[in-house]
Amino acid sequence: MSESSTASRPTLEAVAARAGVSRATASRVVNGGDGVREPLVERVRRAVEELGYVPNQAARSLVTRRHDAVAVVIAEPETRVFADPFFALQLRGISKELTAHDSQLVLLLTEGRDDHARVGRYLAGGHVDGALVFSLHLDDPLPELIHGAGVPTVFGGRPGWGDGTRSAASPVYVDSDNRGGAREAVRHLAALGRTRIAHITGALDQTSAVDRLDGFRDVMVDADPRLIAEGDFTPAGGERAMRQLLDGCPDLDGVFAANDLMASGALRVLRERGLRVPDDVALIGFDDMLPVAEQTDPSLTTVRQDIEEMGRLMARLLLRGLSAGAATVGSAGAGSQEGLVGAPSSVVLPTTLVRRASA
Amino acid sequence: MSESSTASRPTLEAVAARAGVSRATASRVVNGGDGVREPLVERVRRAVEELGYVPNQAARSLVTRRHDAVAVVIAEPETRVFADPFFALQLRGISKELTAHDSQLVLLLTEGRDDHARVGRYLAGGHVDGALVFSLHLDDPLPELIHGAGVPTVFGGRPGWGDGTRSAASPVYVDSDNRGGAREAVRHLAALGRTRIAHITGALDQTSAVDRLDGFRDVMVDADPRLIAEGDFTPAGGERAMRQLLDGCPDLDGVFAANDLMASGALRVLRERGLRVPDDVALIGFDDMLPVAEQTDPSLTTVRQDIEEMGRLMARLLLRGLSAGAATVGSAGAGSQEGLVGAPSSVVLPTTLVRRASA
DNA sequence: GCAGGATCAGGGAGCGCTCTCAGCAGTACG
DNA sequence: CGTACTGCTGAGAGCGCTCCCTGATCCTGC
Repeated sequence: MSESSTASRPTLEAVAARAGVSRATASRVVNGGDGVREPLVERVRRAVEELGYVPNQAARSLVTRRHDAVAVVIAEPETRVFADPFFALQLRGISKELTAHDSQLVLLLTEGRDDHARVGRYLAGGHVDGALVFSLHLDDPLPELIHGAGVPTVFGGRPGWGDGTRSAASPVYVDSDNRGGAREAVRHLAALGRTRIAHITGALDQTSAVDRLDGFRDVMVDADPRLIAEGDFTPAGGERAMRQLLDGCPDLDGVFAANDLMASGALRVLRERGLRVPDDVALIGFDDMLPVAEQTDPSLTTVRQDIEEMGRLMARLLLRGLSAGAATVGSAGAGSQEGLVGAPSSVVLPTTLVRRASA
Repeated sequence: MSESSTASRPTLEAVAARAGVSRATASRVVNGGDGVREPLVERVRRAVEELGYVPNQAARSLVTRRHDAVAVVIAEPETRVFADPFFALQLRGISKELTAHDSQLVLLLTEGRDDHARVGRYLAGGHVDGALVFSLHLDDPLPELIHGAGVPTVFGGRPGWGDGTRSAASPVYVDSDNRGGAREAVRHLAALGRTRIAHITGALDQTSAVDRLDGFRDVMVDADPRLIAEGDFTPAGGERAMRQLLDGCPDLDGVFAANDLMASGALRVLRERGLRVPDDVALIGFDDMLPVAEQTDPSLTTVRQDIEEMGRLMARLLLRGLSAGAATVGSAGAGSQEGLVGAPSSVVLPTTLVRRASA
């Protein structure tokens, strides 16, 4: 029979009564206190304190049409994705930023196609002020749905459909400099004196994989096609690709894998074939996924991206867009994609090469 | 200027008008349609469809005092915790279950002590119907705060303060059978003919670590104290503990580490000292943390817990308690801890030994 | 010392929904 | 054929809050 149950939660009315002011004045104080004289502010503050008043968010939302909540949509077709700390870190960054702005984080995990409709409905339902979306695959229907829902959105990772390809205004996104990071990795291998450098790509329906491949090509301008093998971001895929590479080109002396997981698979194959790393073959991964990169033997040289910062930035961009939109469009017209007009556009974060033992 | 912005979202009123019924009837249909004759139900359904009506959750919550939302609180003092897929999987399980019951998942990540107060305030604010809490440390103030907030809660992992130690009713929680899993691991080592079996504990301010240690002791009833070394669930801690164990007892032939991360550290030390695994020393971990357990060389024999199922169960328990509470206490009195009276109590899930190469 | 302007408090409407309660069918029975 | 009863439907009252707008208060300038 806790006191905080229904019957006893104080309302603004109660606070006003106790402070001897009107509901309106109490409301002003609770929402910042502008335009209320100091002594009254003080009295209301004390009443709030004494009563343990907490505003009823539902009542507030009903009239303001703001929710102080942001949806985070993680489309997750593969279990693999979730098995790495990527999203956890990103969530952390997002959470920090939202918390600092008194917004809540509503997590929407999708499981297969049917779920997309559910998410679309939820977003369209106007339950949140905006959405942060991780769109992983080129053919993902999610962006379309979200655009249809008319919710201000920031994407994590460059959406597959590029900029302006569709009728929609170009999307706002936060991404790592995948291409630049890849370039740096390959250049590092070259600087080590390696000349026959191979690349194990990620799943090429994801922009990150495509961008890393592009980065590889930037440096290895006319690479032998046999030096490129398509992987899928999994360790098994890395093994497969490594075998294929070695079969096609046994004398390769450097490998850049599009993520650490594949690098670890590649490492096993290299060892299995009696090749020493980094002596015979230098190996570089991507992500700096700690439990993997640090635990391999030899430890993995890799390209680090600041994942938590990406999350934080996504949230910041969204919130900024939200308030900018509100200021521009006016309180009555907020909520549409136009809410992001005038807001800063996409951000690409730099990567850093982390040198360990494998290259 | 998307159509879904403020002005145009249809209200129940609009649906009712279009269907030629009253708001009340429309509401009944939207909420299940009991007690409304079929032709009217049909008409309302069509109107909803045509108008693309989505109920305004804020307005609904305002009167029902339900939110169809559950908070998930993850206290996370250490980065380590987040670096493993544990929470991700648990979240997935939770999400699935909540989705099936049309509830939303509000994620609350805490960062340091100050954040606890924030979480307490939020929970007490009555923004959610219940909470799922991961309380990791014995001295965590969170459970106290949550009890104070009077929100129905299910814990992930046995809370440190045991059952009934505090004045609170014994908490509802979902946990793995840490003790039983540990026993099975140690028995497996014994069955392999190992007699000098050591244990690397986890951070002993966490119940999972304590329980695993207890399981070890259950089998190794009078183990030499030198065969137990305290770790901290990190690879580095595993290395340290392994060194300590080997120094104190160079002829040990089996090691049970309280998690896979520490096992991987131990593995490195064993190799470094020229000991073969599993020939000289058999090694078992805990968690079956795939990116680690499968990638080590040799791959790790370990104790698997069904993490996703844990999450699902937590959510199920909470939701069941919520509806049970509502039925018992009546719609006016829900929301207090009593909401869980009569609900099923804690659940401990079985673990399974996964045999790989290390033991 | 008083009008005029600025500033600030309060009354009241209404956000969209649920739910109680009264009322009106339709049916069965006297 | 009238009455009682069951079963649906609709009118209306708020849930707690914000915000517009009116009215009161205070200060400034002449």
